[in-house]
Amino acid sequence: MKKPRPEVSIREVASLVGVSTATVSNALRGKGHVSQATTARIVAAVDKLGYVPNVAASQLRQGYSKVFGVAVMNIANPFFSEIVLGVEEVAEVTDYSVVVGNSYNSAKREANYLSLFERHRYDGVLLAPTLDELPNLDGFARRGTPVVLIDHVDPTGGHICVSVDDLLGGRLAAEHLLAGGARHVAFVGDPQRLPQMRGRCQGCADAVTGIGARFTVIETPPLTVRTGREAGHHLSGLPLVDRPDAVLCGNDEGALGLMQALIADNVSIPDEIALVGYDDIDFASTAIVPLTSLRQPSHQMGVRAAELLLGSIAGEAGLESVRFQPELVVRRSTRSYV
Amino acid sequence: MKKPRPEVSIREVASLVGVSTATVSNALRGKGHVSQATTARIVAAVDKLGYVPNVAASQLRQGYSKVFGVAVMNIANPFFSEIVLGVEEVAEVTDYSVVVGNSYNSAKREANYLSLFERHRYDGVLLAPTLDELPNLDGFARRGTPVVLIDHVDPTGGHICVSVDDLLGGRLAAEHLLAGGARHVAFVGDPQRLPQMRGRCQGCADAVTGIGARFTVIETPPLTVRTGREAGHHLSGLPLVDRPDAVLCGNDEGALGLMQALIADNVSIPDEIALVGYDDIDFASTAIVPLTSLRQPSHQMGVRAAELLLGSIAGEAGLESVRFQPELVVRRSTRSYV
DNA sequence: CGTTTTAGGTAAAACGTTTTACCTACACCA
DNA sequence: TGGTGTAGGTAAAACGTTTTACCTAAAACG
Repeated sequence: MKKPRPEVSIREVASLVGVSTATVSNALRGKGHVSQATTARIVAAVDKLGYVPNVAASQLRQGYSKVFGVAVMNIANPFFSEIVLGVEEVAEVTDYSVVVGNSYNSAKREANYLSLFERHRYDGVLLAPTLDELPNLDGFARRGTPVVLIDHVDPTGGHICVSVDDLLGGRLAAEHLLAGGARHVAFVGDPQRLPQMRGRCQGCADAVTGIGARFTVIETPPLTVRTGREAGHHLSGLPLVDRPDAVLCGNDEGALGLMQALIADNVSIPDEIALVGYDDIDFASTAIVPLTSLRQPSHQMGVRAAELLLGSIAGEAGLESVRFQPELVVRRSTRSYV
Repeated sequence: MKKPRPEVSIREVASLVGVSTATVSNALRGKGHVSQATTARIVAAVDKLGYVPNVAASQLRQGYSKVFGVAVMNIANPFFSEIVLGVEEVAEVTDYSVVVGNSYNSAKREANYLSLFERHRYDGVLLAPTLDELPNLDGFARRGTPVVLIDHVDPTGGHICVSVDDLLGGRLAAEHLLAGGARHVAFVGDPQRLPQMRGRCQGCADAVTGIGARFTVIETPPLTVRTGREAGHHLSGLPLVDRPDAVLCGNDEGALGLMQALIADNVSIPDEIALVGYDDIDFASTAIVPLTSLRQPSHQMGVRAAELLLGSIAGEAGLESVRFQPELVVRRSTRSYV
């Protein structure tokens, strides 16, 4: 497999203009001393020949790529896509490029992307880990490539992290529900596998049991519209004495599915069961019963993560992990509670 | 800005094992003649040193990158994320890597990503163009880099395309509505800017006017939950004589917003206004009134596009554009029409 | 037995950039 | 006048791979 066509390289430009390749390189990047006249002739030649610099070569020589990689577990999730948008925003003004890898909840895909980033020697890596354990980041550490973790806390403190306080989120939801009179709160989600869910569940549990109310967990791995719906049918089928009067769902998709099932089964929201979702996706406000939810500052998280990464690339010291706070957005699904 | 640490290169591996770099290269890629014993010692050394090949260097030498780039307008849209998933599936088995660029509906961002792909000399490009006109693909053409367009038809036939028949989609929806007794059909969306919307609108218009029924277009640039909602309020405020009895929305988000507004305004769906969406996203089936929608074979489109691209990279001739057909999924929002 | 193949390996060139170390000519300054 | 910058430029080395063109020894072949 040979190269199909010879590249139009900096050499062609140089010889067309009648200067050395060094001069072309300098002119195009505004370094060194190149006269206005020569520069003009060079850009003309570049245009004419359609020369596009080969980053493989320049990266090889320079030792850095001006690219950073972002690996997230599910870009279709608005939480992550909003983060990526924030990242790209700061990348743009610092003229870095962003390459995003989407692991679709698969640890293997995640590993593939990290390996891609490593082989390509990107200058920095943003990672929202799929599962609890961190993937192997040794290669980056050894090579001194900065890594910032998103939506994850590193217990060892070895990495800079940008996260949201899930405990607080769970607590806010629980306190809101309890204030409205709830006596039996259920958490629906996947706390076994996902650390974020675990935090939300724990925060909720603490607040609920702290006040002496009843707390139940309904495991739905993974939490989707479908499994949320199943959980809803399960709830409505429960004998009244065992049926929770309030539910916190680990994400909005699950909450919407659950809502649909409850309504189909003639369980009124919020009167019989009050419902809180998580993430405040667009559809939360457009649901049958507009959904109370916890909003995470995803855009801001992306911005901050990128800034930390850039700082780290620039060799700044003393960069600290940051933890954001979720915000409760009250809507009709708990409105009678206000 | 120097390289912070010296790379552990193939040379270190070679000298640790006591062979030449050529032998290491051959061993790691299974080419040439390398004895079992030496190979074993080489992989041991690779492990020990944590050697990771530098693709910038290998790409420079080999002239190809084993990567292709995908630029889509909005990866948060399930239609596109499903396409990308299909692409990654075929990439994986052919051991190509996929880099996706998300233009977030911005032509400028799209151009940035295409430029990134070009500078990085990726082996192929999949592009779902943001707007009607194609961005500048000259660089790829000149360099002989294959390009396959997704969800777009190239009138000049100069590019291979993988698209869906939007005219048919519009027609299917219209025929379904007319068969149910609709006499005045409105299309809600953004046909001015988006070619896909234009096709859906046109197909709908043809079928509706063809039968002598009334047809209206309501422009909502862009079509989102919010603008759909506004369109809904607009409709319900119309004097009955001017109010459509059936609506085709250019996407499901808009349809769901519109649905919410109609219900808030006490317009019954489907009795007073029947509603059809487009894309069949997850939320279509979980809506207040489950939404009739048109499903596009997005996953399959991604697979096919990737296969065509690989074929093109391999130099196969006679590759043909392919056009898929949408499928009408009937639910309650038009159920009385069945 | 002599000849060819093959297994196993090497040194050095090549890929397209950027950078270093150097040059020349001219302006400026004392 | 001589010295010092400096503007404008160059040739060649360097980055880390892969590939080409070789080499030697042993095996296979007639």
